[in-house]
Amino acid sequence: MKLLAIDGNSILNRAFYGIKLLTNKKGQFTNAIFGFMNIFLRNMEDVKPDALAVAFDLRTPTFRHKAVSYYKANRKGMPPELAEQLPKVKELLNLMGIKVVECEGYEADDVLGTLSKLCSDSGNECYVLTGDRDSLQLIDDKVTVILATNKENIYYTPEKFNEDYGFEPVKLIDLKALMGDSSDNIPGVAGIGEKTASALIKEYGCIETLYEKYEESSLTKGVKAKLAAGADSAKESKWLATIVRDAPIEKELNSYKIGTPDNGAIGRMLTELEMFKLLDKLGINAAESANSDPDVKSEEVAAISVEVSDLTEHIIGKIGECEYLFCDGKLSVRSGDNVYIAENESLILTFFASNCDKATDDAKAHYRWVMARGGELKGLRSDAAICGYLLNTSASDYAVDKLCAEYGVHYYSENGDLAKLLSIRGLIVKLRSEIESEGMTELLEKIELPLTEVLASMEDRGVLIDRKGVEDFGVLLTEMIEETQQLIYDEAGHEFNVSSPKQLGTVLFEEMGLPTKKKNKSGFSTNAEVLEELRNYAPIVDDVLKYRHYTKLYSTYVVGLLDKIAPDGRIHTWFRQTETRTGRISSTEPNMQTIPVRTELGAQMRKFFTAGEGKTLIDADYSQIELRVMAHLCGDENMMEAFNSGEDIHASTAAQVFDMPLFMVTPEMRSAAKAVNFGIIYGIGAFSLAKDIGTSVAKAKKYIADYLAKYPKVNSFMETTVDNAFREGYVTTMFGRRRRIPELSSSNKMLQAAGRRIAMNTPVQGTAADLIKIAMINVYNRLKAEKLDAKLILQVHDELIIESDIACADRCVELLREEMQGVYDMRVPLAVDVHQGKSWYDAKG
DNA sequence: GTGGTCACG
DNA sequence: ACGTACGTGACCACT
Repeated sequence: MKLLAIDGNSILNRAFYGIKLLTNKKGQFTNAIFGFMNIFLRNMEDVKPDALAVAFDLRTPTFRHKAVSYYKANRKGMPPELAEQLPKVKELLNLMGIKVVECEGYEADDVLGTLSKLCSDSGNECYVLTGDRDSLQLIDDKVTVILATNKENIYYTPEKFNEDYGFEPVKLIDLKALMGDSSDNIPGVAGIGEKTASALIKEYGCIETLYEKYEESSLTKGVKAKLAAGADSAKESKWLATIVRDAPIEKELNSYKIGTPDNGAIGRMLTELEMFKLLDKLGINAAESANSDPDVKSEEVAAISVEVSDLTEHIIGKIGECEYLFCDGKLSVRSGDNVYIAENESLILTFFASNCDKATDDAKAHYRWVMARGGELKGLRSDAAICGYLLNTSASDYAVDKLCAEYGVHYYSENGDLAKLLSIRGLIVKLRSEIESEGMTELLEKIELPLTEVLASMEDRGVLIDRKGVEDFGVLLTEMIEETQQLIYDEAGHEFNVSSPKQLGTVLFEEMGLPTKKKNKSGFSTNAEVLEELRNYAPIVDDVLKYRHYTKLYSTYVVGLLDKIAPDGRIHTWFRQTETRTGRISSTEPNMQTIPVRTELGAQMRKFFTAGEGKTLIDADYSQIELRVMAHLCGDENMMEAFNSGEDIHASTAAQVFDMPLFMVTPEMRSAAKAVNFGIIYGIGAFSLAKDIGTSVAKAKKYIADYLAKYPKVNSFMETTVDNAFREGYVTTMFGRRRRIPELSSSNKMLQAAGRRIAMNTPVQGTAADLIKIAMINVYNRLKAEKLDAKLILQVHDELIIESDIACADRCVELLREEMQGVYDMRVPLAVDVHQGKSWYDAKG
């Protein structure tokens, strides 16, 4: 028989500290459970045991085996985020038919010690899984310890142990008796560290022999004196370091065989914890187990019997409302309890163009499909993914089966291929009612759903690229890169991969001896901020910065963009509407929201984004929209006045903070004030502000204090927002968009501070996102209504770009300005800069 | 797959 | 004592 014995506490701890905090939407912490299960399942596969025991510490004040109050006394108690996960892991293991072993007065490693001895004595194989090196003392011919480190599992057999330590496993106890272990409060012998202890054990084997012979030995006087002074402590320490091997637990190995799992209950539990990957791994269907909840009545979970028939024009004419799915040219429609299918393109176009009310799960793709064929999609009333997003902006995706499981909606997996279609109605009813009760119906109907069509149209139109221009720019960059690379090799004295931060670090910090500034997980940082500080030390630094700049432009923008040019000569980015926590949209393949502009060389890229023949690009961007949103939201008179009088806001801030008339503000003061303004939007911190403007933390603190004194309502707005966020667990934008902030309930101060900044930033960034979305919809509708030969093609957070026929460009400029400025009646004006030109570079003004 | 780096608002 | 501003996506090296 093969037994796998697991140190539950040790593995759970590793999992907790190794994975960033995760929560489900109720705010329950889940990272340790998730990590534990992953480690557990991986080792189950590797070891394939016949029997299994997971041991946990159980210590009570009334019965103490060892001197518990002092043993491990200095270990900090479990943080609450971990403590709340402990019972859930035990429950989960029980449901899986796995024995959880706890023994009053004993720790998990004592249980492992007992179990492993049991195996060893009876000639059975034992694998001990733990993250704690202490347990290596248990190794023998029958007992292998699997040490789970952050990177890998190390299998410790007696041979492997001997290789690493140079003595037998059981002597690890003697090693500890000498060197001690501060984390376990084992004192050891004062003054004896790991090296000396290890040498002594290799020489003498155990402390008993050592203490018999050391006085006569050739050890130094100093060591002898230390040993003499620490003799009692060494004996005491040996006792403390010895893992118990006869704890009073179940001794019949057969009783540790794995029982029958309760898949329904496991499914429900993992669904509640939102661990869908784990469900997959265990081969449990999330939706099915939600259905198997005994509380749900049987008629509700019955399969629907549906007639599937071909869709016809006649049927389309009679549909009032329906749910549909459309994928790979196949359409399926559910109306009432009838299901229709169609693969004929013109019929599908007829369906999309019909006026019936439609609900689906990925409408943008469908808009794209009809637009590519010159058709129309009308009557869209709901999109499950978008509903899911509004209810929780932090999920990783919004697939129908997952949403069903999450919101307790029956997923008709009994109905095979039709499951998704049949389930979507109930899902949408549920999601919409949640949205209604959270006050987001208008956000859904007036903003998000109409926006889907706008984004589809923007993707569909795309932006024209001057391919030749990009290619030539690439050739130029290649030459510059080669030249710079050669300079770097010359200065380093040899060739290496400049793109490897590791190799670069070796060259700069070890070979050339430049001072290090900042550390990261893998060594010393070589990022731009660090290199900037090292510029004066050696010319290589400047060349590396240039190299980075050129290669970034080349690989991400030249190669990356050329790769994405469609046969029509245009780039059709994907705008993602359910991606960001704040309500912004994002852009991928390629990301059109990060096209270079800040350096002159980089900005050249924008010359290759052009208007077609007889057309022009019109670019309009909001100036300081987030600060204006802040002024509106908090209603601070001073801040509103600055905007209402049309002042340069950063200069005006400087005048306030430095307490002087506007005309005396220097460029340096304006620039510092600008940094403070950004800081305010991001959720200010003195340290980062100081770093940003290159001043002392004390001065930064004073800037912030002066700022908040001059704009008192900014201060009170921030405080109220954070207070509310603590109370409610979420923040909202002006248009009711929500973002949950589980970080606020963390006991980790860093995380909680991050939560506060999120709470301060999200209403501002999110409201700005809401505003530009509304403007986009209005612009789109007006371009259509006024039949202008012009289309929105890009959005970059506070900037919209239209490709317009030259003939109507002036009207478009006016229209854009009107719709963006007038998007919503605010307490301060929204300023918009508009320019036009043949390329994006020219249209930026 | 993760981490480092850097492009943008 | 520790790490440090909000929100993204792409590419490279390395495991």
